[in-house]
Amino acid sequence: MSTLEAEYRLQYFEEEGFVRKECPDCGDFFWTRDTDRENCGEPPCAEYEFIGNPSLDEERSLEEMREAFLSFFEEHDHERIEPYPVAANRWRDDVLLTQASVYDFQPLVTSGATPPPANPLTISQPCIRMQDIDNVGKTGRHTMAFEMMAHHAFNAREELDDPDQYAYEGEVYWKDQTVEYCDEFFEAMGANPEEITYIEDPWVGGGNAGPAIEVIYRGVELATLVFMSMEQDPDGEYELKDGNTYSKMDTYIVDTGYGLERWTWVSQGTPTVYEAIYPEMISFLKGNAGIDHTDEQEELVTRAATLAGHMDIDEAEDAERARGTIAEQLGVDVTELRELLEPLEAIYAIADHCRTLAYMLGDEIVPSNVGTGYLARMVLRRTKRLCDTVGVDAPLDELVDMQAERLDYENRDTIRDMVRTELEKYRETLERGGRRVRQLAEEYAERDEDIPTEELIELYDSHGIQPDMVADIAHEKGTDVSVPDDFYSLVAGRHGEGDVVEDAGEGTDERVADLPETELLYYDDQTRMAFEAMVLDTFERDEGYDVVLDRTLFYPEGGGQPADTGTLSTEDTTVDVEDVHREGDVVVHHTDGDPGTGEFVRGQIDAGRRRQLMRNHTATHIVIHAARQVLGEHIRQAGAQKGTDRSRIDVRHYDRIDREQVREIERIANGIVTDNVSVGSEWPDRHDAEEEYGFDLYQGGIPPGERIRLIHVADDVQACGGTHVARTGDIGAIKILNTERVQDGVERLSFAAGPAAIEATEDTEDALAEAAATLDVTPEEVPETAARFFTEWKERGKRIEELESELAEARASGGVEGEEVTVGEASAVVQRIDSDIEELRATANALAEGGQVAVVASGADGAQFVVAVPDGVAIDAGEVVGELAGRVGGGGGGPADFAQGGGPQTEALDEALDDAPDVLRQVLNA
RNA sequence: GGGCUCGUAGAUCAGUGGUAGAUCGUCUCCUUCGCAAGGAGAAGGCCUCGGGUUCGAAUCCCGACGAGUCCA
Repeated sequence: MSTLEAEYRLQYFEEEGFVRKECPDCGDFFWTRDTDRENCGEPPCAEYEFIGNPSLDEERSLEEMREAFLSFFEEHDHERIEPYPVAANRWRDDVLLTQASVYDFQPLVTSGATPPPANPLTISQPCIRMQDIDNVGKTGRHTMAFEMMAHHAFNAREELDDPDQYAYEGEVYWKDQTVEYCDEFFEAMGANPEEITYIEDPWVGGGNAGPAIEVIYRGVELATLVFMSMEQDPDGEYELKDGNTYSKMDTYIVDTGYGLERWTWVSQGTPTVYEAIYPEMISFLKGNAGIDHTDEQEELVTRAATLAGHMDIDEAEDAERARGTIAEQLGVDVTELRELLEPLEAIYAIADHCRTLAYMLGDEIVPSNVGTGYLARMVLRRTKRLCDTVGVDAPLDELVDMQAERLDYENRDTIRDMVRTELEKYRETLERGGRRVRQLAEEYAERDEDIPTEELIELYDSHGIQPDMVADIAHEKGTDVSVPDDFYSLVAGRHGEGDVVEDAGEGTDERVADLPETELLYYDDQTRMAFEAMVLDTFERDEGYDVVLDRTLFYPEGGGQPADTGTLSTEDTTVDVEDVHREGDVVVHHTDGDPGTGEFVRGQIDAGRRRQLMRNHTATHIVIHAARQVLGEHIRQAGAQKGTDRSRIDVRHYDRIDREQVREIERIANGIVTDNVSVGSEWPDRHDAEEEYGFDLYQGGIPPGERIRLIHVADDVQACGGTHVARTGDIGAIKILNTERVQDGVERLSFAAGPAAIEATEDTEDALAEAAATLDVTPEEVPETAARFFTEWKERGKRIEELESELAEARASGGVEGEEVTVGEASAVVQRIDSDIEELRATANALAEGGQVAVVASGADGAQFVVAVPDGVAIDAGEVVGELAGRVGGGGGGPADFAQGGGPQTEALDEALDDAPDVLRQVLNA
């Protein structure tokens, strides 16, 4: 088993006179030019030395530092690449946010399936690390939003049997050159090379691994150089720190990371990183919150921050713990220090969170309750709370806009709109929550109890109410609540263990994988519906057969477009093609019979179905394009399913789509149809396409490969592998059938295209015509008439009620038709009225008000009884009903003064009523 | 993608199987020069929808639709 030690013995280190040392404190090995150096230089083994001591040749702003880095690497033969979105789930489904520059190139470039946009390249990639959210502002050094500056090189081994299997070939540069670049950049920035240490720190992550080097300067890690070159392999020869074994890969990648914020900070030597990177915003926020320190306080803050800078503070708790020590060293009271610092910490966090939001919303993440949208919502609400606590009253949309402006986003109006919409939602949640908590608090206060933890968890988990808000309201109402320390883990406990669902994975048939790539004919001429091919192989399956041809016109399921169906015919037999899918580069046709390996077949596609799918597919592009114009530039596809009679697309949007907007989308979409423009396709180089059209190309996921297929419909361009009509007029018509909110922030548009659109309209018209016929009015008059009928129907209901009570009173006061009996002191009426339950109740009530016990019954709808007992008569109505209802095969009950019941045996009703007086007497005596 | 909560009068919400309620708002009347306030009264409900269980469902069960919230 090898270790990685040899991997670090670089020729560059030797030539430059570096020595390898072991840090006596942490045991790490590191390389340095300074032979006298003892420790590795990284906290906790060493302290920050740059605070109050700008450590590069000039102080640089964030923008200047970024430019310095990128242009340095440009001068050293790297191509500068535009940053990718922070929403990494645009191109990969295993993560939500971009957390490092290498995320941009995973998994397609790192695996070698797709060439990098340039090689080597340099980039400054905006990243968001939510896991640091609690530390922001408090530690003086953490930010949630940051830019990772990097240079990358993608290499493939030269001695491979088949070098073409990877999208890049040969070695660009590797470890020596990487360290040399790093060294040179430090020097170019004016750092003293003697003070740099290179710590050996092997990297492991996400199934890959490799040697890596942390680069430390004056106590702070300014760069990490990762040499990704291994993959997890049970038989691998390297055992790494995660306990797994790894072996070398065919590709090996230089993955570096230089923290823009840290470099800026070190160049300025400010007490905290925030003051170096957001100076304007921080002074604005201070002013807005009315924080106005005396010179004395100002100095105290600076000295405290400087002391904190010298400590190993990696978590918010460390900062809290360090506070006591710092207060002691400054000779001030710890409470006083806290009161001075906490508002500042909030302000630092607000500045950082606003930048995070600018990145997120600027990259068109729509706040919602799922995915990245939820993360955006969380950050926004947290920022709002911070503003409220510290007394910042500037509108949040303006604060976010300040950062968006600085970051040069073009969609600033949409960003502000999203912030405002989201704040309004939050306000409503708080209002709703406040009411709920107040009520709850009053209940507990009345009972003189504290609000239990269980309620607290329920309030947070189901209603989004923070425990401290509950505590505040509880105090107002005179009760108490204690928030347990492990509150959030209790909440997590409620959600159970996150079951990781293992993908069953059909386990690709190796025999299929070994077959040659299928030639795809469906792109050449999309109107062709028949072809000839040779059967390369057939496989018998549980149901039917899988057939592989040398070439095919059948479209395999993909990109939301269902597979074609049709037939394969030889001279002897014809089999039905039921399903078609891709396995790698091979297209597999699932059939109901075996055409015979080696046979020539004639393939025929179900042309009607295919044409309808093509109409729907092109229509999908048009509808998204139209929705974008109506709802805004942030609209993008969150999923799509094309069908033959109807299709649907899910789009990200922060509001419901109203009727007016639907009509407008439909109008624009059909405008494109009637313009009858041609639908173009091309296969450009992917990086050229990305440069020209941006990531908005990838509405339906990112395809692999050096070239991608673009579909142009009017002004709309999308990367798409589906089949399309030749001209938009071929679609015929587009009809939006309905919209629904499938999740918060995701709207689903269902629509029909071509003949199906006409049919859908016809169906609606039929329904309307039918309703019109029933009402005997013209279709135009239906709404008005329906409204009138509804009102009249309600009025009649009320009139009937009135009449029923009048009738009941008349019955009670006037000639009693039923049998009148005496039960003890009281008189009772037993009466059969065949009418509905409402009337029975009214009659019984009226009789009881007249001082009589009422037993009324109906046989109109099964056998039903109502028994009413006036005040002061000791008969339990519920018991009477129970007894009587039993005699008709049912049951009943109710309060002592008014009960009802019944049963199915109508024929036994009269007999039961005959027994009623006896039953009353029995119950009275009981 | 998963968990939880909710849907009753214009608004906010009670109502845990037995006659649909409260508060605010609205309207009418009284009081007032007028307004605010006060007093008396009234109107206002397909209890989201569709199934099921039951003699009986706002209430229990299933489904749909709508909303909220927490997590990955």
